[in-house]
Amino acid sequence: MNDGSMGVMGIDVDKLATLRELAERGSITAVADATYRTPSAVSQAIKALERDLGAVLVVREGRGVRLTDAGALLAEGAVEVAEAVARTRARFEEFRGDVSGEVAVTAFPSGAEMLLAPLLPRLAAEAPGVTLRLSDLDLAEYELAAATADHDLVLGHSVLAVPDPATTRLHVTPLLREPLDVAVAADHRLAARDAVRPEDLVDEPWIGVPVGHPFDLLLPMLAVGGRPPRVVQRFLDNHVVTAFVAAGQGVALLPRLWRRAAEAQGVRLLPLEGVRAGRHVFALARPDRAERAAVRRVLAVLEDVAAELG
Amino acid sequence: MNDGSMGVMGIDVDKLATLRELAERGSITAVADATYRTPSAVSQAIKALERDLGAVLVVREGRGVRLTDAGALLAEGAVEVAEAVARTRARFEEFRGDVSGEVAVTAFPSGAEMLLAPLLPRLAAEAPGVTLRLSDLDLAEYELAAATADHDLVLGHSVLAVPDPATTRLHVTPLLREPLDVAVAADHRLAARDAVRPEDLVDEPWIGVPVGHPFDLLLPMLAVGGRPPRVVQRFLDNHVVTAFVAAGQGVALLPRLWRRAAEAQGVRLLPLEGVRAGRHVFALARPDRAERAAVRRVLAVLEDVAAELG
DNA sequence: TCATTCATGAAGCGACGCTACAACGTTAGC
DNA sequence: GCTAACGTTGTAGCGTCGCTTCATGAATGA
Repeated sequence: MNDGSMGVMGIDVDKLATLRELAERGSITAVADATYRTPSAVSQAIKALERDLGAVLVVREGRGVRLTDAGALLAEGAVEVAEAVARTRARFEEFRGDVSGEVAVTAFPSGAEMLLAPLLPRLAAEAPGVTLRLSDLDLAEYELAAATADHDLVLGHSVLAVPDPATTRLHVTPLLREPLDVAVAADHRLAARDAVRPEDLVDEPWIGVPVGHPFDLLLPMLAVGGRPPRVVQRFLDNHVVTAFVAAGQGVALLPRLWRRAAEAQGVRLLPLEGVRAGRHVFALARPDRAERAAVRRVLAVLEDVAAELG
Repeated sequence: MNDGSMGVMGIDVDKLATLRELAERGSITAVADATYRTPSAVSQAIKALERDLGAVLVVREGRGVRLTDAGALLAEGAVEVAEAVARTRARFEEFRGDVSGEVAVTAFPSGAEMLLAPLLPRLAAEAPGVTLRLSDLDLAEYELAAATADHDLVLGHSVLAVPDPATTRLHVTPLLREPLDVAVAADHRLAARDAVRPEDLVDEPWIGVPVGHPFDLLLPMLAVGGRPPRVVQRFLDNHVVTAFVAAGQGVALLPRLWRRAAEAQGVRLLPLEGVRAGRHVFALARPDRAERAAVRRVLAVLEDVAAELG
C-alpha cells in the first residue's frame, strides 16, 4: 500500500521546487541545466505535478513555455517551502556548530576588490567550514535579480535606491552608501581644489561607463544650462577609467573609496558639491538561500567589512 | 546521475515529516499506525535521515525511543515546512474555487450539541465540497493537545483561560466565553430566585463532573468558610446531570447556553453571583492543519455559529 | 527551405521505500 | 528469576518512481 509520489505532505515538494525553478529560469532546458537533469526529466516532473493536482500549470508558448496563473501561484508557495527547509537546516547546523558549505558570491569588479578581497581571510578565521566560490560579473541593474538564480549572493550597486524587497521578492542587505567624487589628473587645472561644482566642469571631456550601467544614469544630472556632459570614452573597469583620467583624456566619476587606488595612479578625487551623487552597494539573495547558515555567516562578515570601510 | 533521496531541497522533506510525527506521537509504532506503514518502514526512514545529516536524532530509551535535542530541533522545523506546504495548497484551492476534502472535528458532548449540530447544514451550503468527520470525545484538559494529532480541529473548554499558542505550539481559535449557572430543580427552595450566591448553597448536595474534568476545578471556588461543596454524584454527560438535578438529587453547575435543554427537563438555571464562573470554548489545531483551506472554512463557520449563540 | 532550439513522448533501468519475516532488548507479571 | 508481551531494528525481496536515452514534433531565424 504505497501512496505513490505525494508523500506525507499532500504535494510533492520536489516537483514543486522544480516548478519554482521553471518560474525563475523561464525554460525547461534552463531548469534541466541548472539541476543536472535532462529536459525530459523536468518535463515529466511538471506533467506529474499537473496530474497530481488536476490543473494546468504550464502552457506552451512559441518555442518555450509559460506558467499559468495557477502555476505562478504554486511557484510562489514553493519559495516559502524552500525558505522553511533552508531555515530548518540552518538552525540545525548552527546547533551542531558545523556551519559549512560552499557559498557562491559574485560582485561588480570594484566591489569585488573592496569587499570580497578582505572577506576571504576574515571568513577563514570566523567560519573555517565555509568555502567561497567568488566571481566578478559586471551586471546591469536589471540583470541583478536574474543572477541570484546562479549565485547565493549577488553584490550590486545603484545610484538610485536600494532595491525594494517587496517588489523583487529577494532578500536585500544594504552594505554601503558611498559618495561619488570627480576624478581629475594630478596636473589638471582643478586638481588643487578642495571640491568642485557642476559649473566647474562644463566643457570637460568625460570618461564614462557603458550605456545602461548604474553610473551612467548619473551623468545627465551634472548638466548645466541644458548642456549634458560630453562623454568621450566609455569603460567598464575602474582601473582603465583611472588610467585615462591620469593620461589627461578627461574627468570621471569614481566612488570615494577608490581614492587610494586612484592616487596610486596619479589621479585626485574631488568631492562634488551641488549634486547628491552617491551609490548604494547591497547584496541580493533568493529568500531561501539567505536562510542558509553558511550564507548568513558570509553576509555578516560582509557587513563588518563594509562598516569598516565606511 | 541520480542525487539519491535528498531531492532538490537538501533535506528529505518526507523523512523530516516522519520525524515530526515521531516527536508528536512518541513511538515508532504510533507513527507507523498513523501513517499506514509498518514500524520497520518508519525506523528505516529515521535511520536514513540520520545518515543523510550525519547526526543522531533518536536514541533508544527503555522499550521505546526518545528524540535527541537535534532531533527535536529538526522536528520543530518540520512543522514550519508542513505549514508552508499546507498554506500553498490552500491558496491553490482557493484560487481554483475548489475547496474540498475531509475535515475531522471532535468536541466535548455539549459542544458537539451546541456547535457541531448547526455546523453541518451551514457548511453544506457554504462549502459543499467539504465533508465532515465528526466525533465527540470528552477529553481532560491535558489530552486536548494530543488529540490534535488525529483530528483537524479539537473543540475544548476550560474554566481557566484559553490555551496559549506559544506554549502549546498549536493554532488556537477562541469561540465562546460562556457563564456557568447553578442548576436547580423547578421545585427547589431557590428555584424562584433571580440569582444565587455561594452562601446560599452551603450544605447543598452537588452533582459534579468526573475528577480532572474542566468544571471540577471550579467547585472548590464555591467553598464558604472552608467548607467545599459536597459532591454526591459525578457524571460526564450534561443530560444525565440535568436529569439528576431534576430528580432533586442535588444542584449542579451548567453552562448558560444549556438553559433551553435544562428547562425542557424541568430544571432552572440561576446566575451565580460573587464568583466569576465561566468557561472558555475554543478550537485547537496543529498549525499546518489550520492552514488547510477546508479547515479554515470550517473554522470560519464555527466562529459564526458561536457568535450567534453568544 | 533547412538547420536550430525547445519541449515532449516511449522504453528501459537503477534506486528508493515499502512489506514481510525474524531477531533482539526491555519491561512487567507470576 | 523465568517467561510472555511489547517495541525497535535488521535482512531480503519487490513494486514503483524518476531518471536517461533516443526519437518526434513544433516554432523560430538564417
